Amino acid sequence: MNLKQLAHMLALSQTTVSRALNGYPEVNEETRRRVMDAAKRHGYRPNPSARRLATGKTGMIGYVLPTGASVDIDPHFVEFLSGLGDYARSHELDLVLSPADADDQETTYRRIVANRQVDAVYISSPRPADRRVALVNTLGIPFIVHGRSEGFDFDYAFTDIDNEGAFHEAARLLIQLGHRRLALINGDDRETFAIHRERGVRRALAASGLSLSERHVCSVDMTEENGYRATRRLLEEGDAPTAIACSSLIMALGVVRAVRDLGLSIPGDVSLIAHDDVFPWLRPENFSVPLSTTRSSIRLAGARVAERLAARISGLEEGARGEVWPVDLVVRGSVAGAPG
Amino acid sequence: MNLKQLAHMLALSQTTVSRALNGYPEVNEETRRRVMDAAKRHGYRPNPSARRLATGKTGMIGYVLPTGASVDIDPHFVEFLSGLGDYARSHELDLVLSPADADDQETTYRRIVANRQVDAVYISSPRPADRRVALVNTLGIPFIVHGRSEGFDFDYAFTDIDNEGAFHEAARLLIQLGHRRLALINGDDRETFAIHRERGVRRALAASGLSLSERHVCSVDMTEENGYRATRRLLEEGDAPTAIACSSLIMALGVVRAVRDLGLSIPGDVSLIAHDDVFPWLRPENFSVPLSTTRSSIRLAGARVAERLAARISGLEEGARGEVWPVDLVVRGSVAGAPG
DNA sequence: CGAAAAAGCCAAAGCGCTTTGGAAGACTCT
DNA sequence: AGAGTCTTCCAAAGCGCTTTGGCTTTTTCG
Repeated sequence: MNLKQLAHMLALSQTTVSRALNGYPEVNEETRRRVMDAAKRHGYRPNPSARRLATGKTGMIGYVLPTGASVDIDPHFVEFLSGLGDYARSHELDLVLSPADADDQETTYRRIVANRQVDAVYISSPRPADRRVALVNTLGIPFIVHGRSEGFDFDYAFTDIDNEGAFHEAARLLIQLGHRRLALINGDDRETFAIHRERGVRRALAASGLSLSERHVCSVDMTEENGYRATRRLLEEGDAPTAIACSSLIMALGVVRAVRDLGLSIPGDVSLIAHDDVFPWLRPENFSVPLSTTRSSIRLAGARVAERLAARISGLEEGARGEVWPVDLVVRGSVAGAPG
Repeated sequence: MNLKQLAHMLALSQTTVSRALNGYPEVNEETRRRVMDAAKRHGYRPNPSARRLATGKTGMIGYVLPTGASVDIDPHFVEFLSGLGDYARSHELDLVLSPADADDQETTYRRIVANRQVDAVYISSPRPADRRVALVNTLGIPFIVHGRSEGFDFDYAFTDIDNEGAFHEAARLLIQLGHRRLALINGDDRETFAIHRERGVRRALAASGLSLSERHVCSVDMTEENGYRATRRLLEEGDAPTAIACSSLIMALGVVRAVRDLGLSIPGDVSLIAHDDVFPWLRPENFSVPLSTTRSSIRLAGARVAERLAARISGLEEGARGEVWPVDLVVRGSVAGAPG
């Protein structure tokens, strides 16, 4: 059942039927009702391929997926996707993942924009002065950044959490508990979120006349193993920290294992706070010692990004508004006063 | 730059240019070269929207993503996606995720097929007599099942691993080590993979005249917490098992924590073997006691599924061939002879 | 009441590609 | 040389929708 048939069946022109269906004003209300009815009754659905050829609109949002034999997709991605998908579903939006060589994403961005394959895109895990953001901005396709980039001569729309504030609060708590030597086990510090977290910790320390030793901050891919290694190194050196802030729950698994392997205890010898993106399959309250966390649901962020993308596509949202979500500090058993 | 302009520029018809570009035989080789040259030089790329309207081909593969507030996307998904994306990239295939109400995926499948939104789809985590498989089969779109369904009156194409064989081998090893009471902490046993794994364990036990007590098998969502709970329950009851087979590394985290909480040790009191899908961020050799595993890279499976989908789209693969990959049994420190 | 404005509808021209059904010229064969 | 066969190209008809421009008919209003 296509438009032509439907129009013929109603003894109307395609024009009128099309307009009736798409809510244009120049059609009699009664006619519109007749058309709507018939469309529903016959299960008419406009062919999206035809529509997109005519309008350029696709009803899809895009994401360029960096791939490669040595490129790992972050497990956070799936949780973000849950939220995004949950919202997108209610708006009949599909998500198209365009795999790209991790070292050359530009080609793919250009392709999906030139081909009008999607109505909008989002960008995640941005770095300062991220080239993707600059590119997409000049290409002129609607977009939202999940996270923040910095150092452009233009503004853009983003949804981010207050990473700096979160880690500032976490560090402040530890300092209040008497800790003087903090360590930070961070994610990839070429990414903005990691930079902001480090900044938060440093600011809290500075406020108390303390500082973050270079040896006490490390930046690694957020795997269990790297959490373990970093912790071993930190705790086996002289001048070991008495408290650790950690950028992910997965790394925290490694931290806990390392502490235990060294015959130390949490929070007796070391206090620990980790960032929790809220995975259903790994929860801080279920660690052997319940973990204190800075908590922010990445799933909600996914839903919000989808919502904003949808708003931008339909013209309801404009401008370069950035939004920053506060982060909860949830105190559990893994923090205590500094030893000694 | 569109076809019309290019044709005009070459003083040829659109027909000829189109055919030259698409490798049809009825065009002079020299003409073809001229066309190819000009196309390359002017960076001509056929408009995909137009092409798909004309041909119905989209260059995309589809996946219906079950969503909902209480629906969690499995973290395995992201690793599968890595492999899929890695292959798809090399073939300029995009992946479109169509979010669907988890309780009504049929509508979405029908939509994407009726609208010709994708050239092929894949289905994951199938159950016996999975309705999605039956549906997609009748809808007539090319598809591959990742995993296996059962109980149809038709054959279909799938790529699966030998779950039964893997858990059979694992159980056999434990039995050889003198264990008599095995437990299985399984995933959702409405899914085929879980059924097969249980079958494997039972078969191994039966071969030695043993059996799997109903109290020693449980089926849960594969979270850390559920692994912990199941293990507590198993070990605190009388007649506790001396060996556990576990369907995921994430649950194994909980198993290890529970064993420790109970003051027991691995492998002294309990032997443990888990299935490892090979995540980059959580590796069995890094468990406090290195974990024995049945190992199969879900990432490779993703790449293989993409490869087969591509082959089906281009007509290189036909028929209902199913393939079953063997699974490695990797023995590490978490297994030992039965206590006593 | 008659002119101007508004409402309601339609035919046809795109959107940019593929594919059908020829047609013209080159080539073979008797 | 004429009939038949290839080879090589083209005009035009889709694919199914939106949108432009225009044409009637109805309504408004001095």
